[in-house]
Amino acid sequence: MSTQAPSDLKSTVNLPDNSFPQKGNLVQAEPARLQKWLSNNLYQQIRNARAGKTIYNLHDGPPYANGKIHMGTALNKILKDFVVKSRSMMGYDTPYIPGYDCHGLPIEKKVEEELEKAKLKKQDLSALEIRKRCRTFAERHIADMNNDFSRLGVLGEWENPYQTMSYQYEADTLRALGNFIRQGSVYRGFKPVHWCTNCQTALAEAEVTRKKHTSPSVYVNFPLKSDPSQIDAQLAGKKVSVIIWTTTPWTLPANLGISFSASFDYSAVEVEGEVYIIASEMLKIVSEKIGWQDPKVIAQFKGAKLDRLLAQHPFIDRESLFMLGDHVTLEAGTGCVHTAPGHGHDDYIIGKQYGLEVYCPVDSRGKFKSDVERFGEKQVFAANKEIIELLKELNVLLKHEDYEHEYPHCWRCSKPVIFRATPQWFISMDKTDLRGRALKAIREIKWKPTWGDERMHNMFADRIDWCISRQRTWGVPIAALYCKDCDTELISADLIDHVADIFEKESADAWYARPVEELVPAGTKCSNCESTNFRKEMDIMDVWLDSGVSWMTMERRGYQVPVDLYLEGSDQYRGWFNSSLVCCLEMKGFSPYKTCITHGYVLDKEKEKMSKSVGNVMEPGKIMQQHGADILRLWASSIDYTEDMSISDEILKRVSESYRKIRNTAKYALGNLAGFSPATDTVPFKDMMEIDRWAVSVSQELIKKVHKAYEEYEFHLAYREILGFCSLELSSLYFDILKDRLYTYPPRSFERRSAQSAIYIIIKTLTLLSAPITAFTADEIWDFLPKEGNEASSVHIAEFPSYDSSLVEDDLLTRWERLFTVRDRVKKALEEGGFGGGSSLKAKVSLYTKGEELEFLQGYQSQLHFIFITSQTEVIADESATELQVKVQAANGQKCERCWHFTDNTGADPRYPTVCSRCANNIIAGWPNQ
RNA sequence: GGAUUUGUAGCUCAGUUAGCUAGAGCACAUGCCUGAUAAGCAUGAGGUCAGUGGUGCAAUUCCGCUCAAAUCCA
Repeated sequence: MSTQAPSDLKSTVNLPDNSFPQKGNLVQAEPARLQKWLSNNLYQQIRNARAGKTIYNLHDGPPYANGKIHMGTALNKILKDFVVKSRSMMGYDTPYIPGYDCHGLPIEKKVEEELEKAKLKKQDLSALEIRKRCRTFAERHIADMNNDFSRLGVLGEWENPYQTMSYQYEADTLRALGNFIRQGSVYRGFKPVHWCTNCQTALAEAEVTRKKHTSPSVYVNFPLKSDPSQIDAQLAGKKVSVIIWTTTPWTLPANLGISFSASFDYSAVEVEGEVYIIASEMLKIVSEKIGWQDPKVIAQFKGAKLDRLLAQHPFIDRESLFMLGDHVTLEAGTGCVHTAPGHGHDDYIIGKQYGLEVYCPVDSRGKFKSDVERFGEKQVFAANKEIIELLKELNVLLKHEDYEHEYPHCWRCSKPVIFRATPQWFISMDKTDLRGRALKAIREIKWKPTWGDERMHNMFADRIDWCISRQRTWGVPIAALYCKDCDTELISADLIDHVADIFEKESADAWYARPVEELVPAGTKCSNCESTNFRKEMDIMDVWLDSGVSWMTMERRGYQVPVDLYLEGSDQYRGWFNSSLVCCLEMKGFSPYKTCITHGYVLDKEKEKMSKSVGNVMEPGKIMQQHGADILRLWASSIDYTEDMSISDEILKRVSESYRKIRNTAKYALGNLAGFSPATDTVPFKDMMEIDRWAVSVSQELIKKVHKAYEEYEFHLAYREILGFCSLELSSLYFDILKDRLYTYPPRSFERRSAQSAIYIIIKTLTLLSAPITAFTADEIWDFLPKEGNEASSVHIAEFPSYDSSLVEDDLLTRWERLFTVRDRVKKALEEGGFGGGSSLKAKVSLYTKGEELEFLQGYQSQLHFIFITSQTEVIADESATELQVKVQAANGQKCERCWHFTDNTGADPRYPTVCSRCANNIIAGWPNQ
């Protein structure tokens, strides 16, 4: 601001002056700023600035490296960045090493699709070639995703993320398996999987398509072997049997049990001298099917009564165990479910619970094994017919008909698949008491939201053993061997450590590239026959084991485990939180994370999930192009992420409006700091004018609240406080009241410097507090802030201001709270009197009151008209007033052309005939040459 | 079908141990200002607290059921 003689009155008014752009223009401005951050390596600068400080370690859960980022992954990364940036500004050293999950079926499938497009067949390529293509695919996507994440303003080691396919990571994943073996929790077992008898391979769920298929539907009698009087006295001495229903008669030779529901009602019905057990609710339908004339219910009981009784297998010398399970439904059948643990998922699970063998008499070609009575070497689908014949002969077949239903088929050869138990590697939940230890560890982890504790606890309580085998190519191989001579398996920690060392140098490709002799330590012999001829296990490990050991990379990089925080979507209770806990418990004996935060899902406007077919998908990339990262970040901060959250165009519009409010507040503050140099012009707090001290005091309260919000990861509370402060305390109160003083007092006057000193503290506070959220904008504001001399080059290197009690006057806060209540009353009266809003300077306000209130208001007599933004305000004693009376009338005198107040002294100074005395004095004081 | 959740104004959120007329910001309407200007100020109108039953003197709050939505599992 010049001290030259003003050419006109207007130039003596100190209007806001700063080049900070009103429009954010984020879409263009953010990439430029990001470029600056990256080329200056801002992340490293921040780390350097915090060197030696306590480390706060958020360990990144690796997103799958197979495509564009979506709202969920964007939200996740932004929330993590809020944590990292806010903890950093609290003074912690906050490393952030992003990671990528690289192995697994989705990538392998994409690669197969690419092969198909190129008219190549998977069978024509070696595993090595497939793996090479998978690796390239993952690399390509990691590069893209790195850019996408980085564009969101997330700072971290993007040039060096951890990858589950890096050589060392692959080696460590295998070593982790070695550790499980060393502890004794790994075993080889059987589990039913989808199996294509034509392709002779296991199929993943994603490789199965469901199509119409006609199967034989049969109702079969299983004679009760246990004493029927155990069920009900009425049944004593009767010939009782249980009716099961199945559409896969070929699984009957593998029947080991029958499942019931504990809570359903079952009936024993007598038909022509024989008694049958069936779910009561199914009685009518089944009677009609079978053609019973006059079924007589002779007993009724809950399914629970049948627990652990026995039936006789109709054509094999074997018992069939009665079990109780939740998988039993009344949608079809009899409520008595034929259970073959080797041929069905539910069957397998309940069989495990009841300790049944996973019996699978079917080989990889879909033929019964040769030792199966009557049906040896028969193809299972062909055997259906013979089995039905046999049942008929034995008089246990009650009904047989064709049944059309959806049945799984191989996606490749289109043939119907079967469920067949095959050998798999498992990690036992109980051999090393992983379950018990997990349940205990869960109680010690801090969960947000708090119900995570219970959810996780329940999951572990009934979790079955972890099947870690996958019959696929793209992953870390399970480095086990089989004796070529006697087929005995060999798996040992020593063998695995040996192979892992090779992986570390050559990647897990070595398993495929090298002959078995080069992978086996010298002198390895079969434990059974001492043979030295081996073949390799070709199963790979479940990718959850890959990511479950990601905390090892933190150790590799020199950080402590357990880390402070894992933060992922709520689907990860079953996923990463789960596998990480299991792996770390087994290897280190504790949870890898101290605190676990989950966020909900990003849904559409109606809180329904986004899907391409519905067309309600919001993509972060598009939002970047339309609004910019800070809008998305502000959105992420505005919502309570612990629940599912909505995003829509309307919501983004609202967020953009909030953004503009914050930005305009900053622009106003910066504009009014023109000519202010904090180092030389600052008025000490104690000397500031009272309302300035009030504003600074309130800003300290803000610090306290926002600090707490960040501390507790409640970002939406920080957002609310910041936005509310901008709207209420600043825009409509303080800044509005301040205009007169800032604009009309001399540039270097105490009055103006007092206000500027307060504004400087406030805007700096606000900028720092909002930096974790609006990362780009806060840094931009930082650039425009007047410098004291020793500022950090970026707001993200700076630390939060701490609550400073020497900048707070409690009693003053109370007094001004009261003044603003009066102000509300006055504003209402002004509105009613026709002086609302921007016309309040045309008014004069009279306040009538008595007693203590009179005294209080009289104490502020000289300031009241500034607080109310009126030209005049008088406080009048009125003993009859029961409460404060506000009267409004037109202001006295003439309008001052400069400050727009109406005064009796406008024109009093002949040098300035259109100006009030106050302004005349201010012009003379501010521009002495005049 | 099971585990874990959610439902307060058009939008995003508060609402403490059950206790005054259920609050805030934004949006909206109306008016003002034109010295924060694709800004600013003021006033106002918006709610069957998803529905329903119960326990309390008293329920948005506690309990049951129903409806709708989400995640994981089956």
